[in-house]
Amino acid sequence: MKDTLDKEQTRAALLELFETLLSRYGALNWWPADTPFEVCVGAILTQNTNWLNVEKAIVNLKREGLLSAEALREIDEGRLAELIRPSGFFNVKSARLKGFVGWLFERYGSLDAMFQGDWIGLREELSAVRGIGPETCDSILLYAGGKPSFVVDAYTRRLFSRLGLMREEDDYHRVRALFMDHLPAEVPLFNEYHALIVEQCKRHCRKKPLCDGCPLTRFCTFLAAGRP
DNA sequence: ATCCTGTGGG
DNA sequence: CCCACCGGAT
Repeated sequence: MKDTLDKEQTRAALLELFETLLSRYGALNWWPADTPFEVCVGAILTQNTNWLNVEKAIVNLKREGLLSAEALREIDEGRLAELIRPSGFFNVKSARLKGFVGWLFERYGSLDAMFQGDWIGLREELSAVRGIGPETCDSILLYAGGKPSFVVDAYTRRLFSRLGLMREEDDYHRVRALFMDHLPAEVPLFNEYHALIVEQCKRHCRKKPLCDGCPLTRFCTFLAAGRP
């Protein structure tokens, strides 16, 4: 039995996994935010951080009327850090938010302007901004800008390595390419797929797996490999 | 490989 | 108490 899939088999596998997750969890309609700018802020605040903690920080920012690029540009970095304290890493994240809005104004003037035109080029630019790594960048492109850029995170690696479709140590570009090269570049598909991966990993595919009731057991090599 | 950091769950 | 959390920079 061959242990590698060809392109068509990989495409079919990825789509079958998507359909299975979708039928289990339903459409999740990400990102949970009121505006594209709020998505950008959330994407930075959620770096290596539980989303519940991010929500607290977002509530603080909303209460202070700070969920706009203009307001964030004006606020003192130290005060911003205090407001986003619940999201953890507040000093670095405050600097990153200030850096992002500063760059945004200099380079484009507004989010709308930023999302006009070629998003491939924008991806390069965004990635070069301090504190915007590959995942944050793709989250902004997909969930704030509606661009078909697949988002990869630690959950994606954990799930798909356990499914035998990649190695956990594969770098970001390689993992992203698995999806970008085998799936149609459709925003609703990319949007739901990443959200469903997150949901699946919160519910079942944890570090310490909760395989009870997992919708993917029939695809999973993790149990079969006998390595919990 | 280590630092950045609060919060909730087991 | 300990760990994990929708990472990124050095």
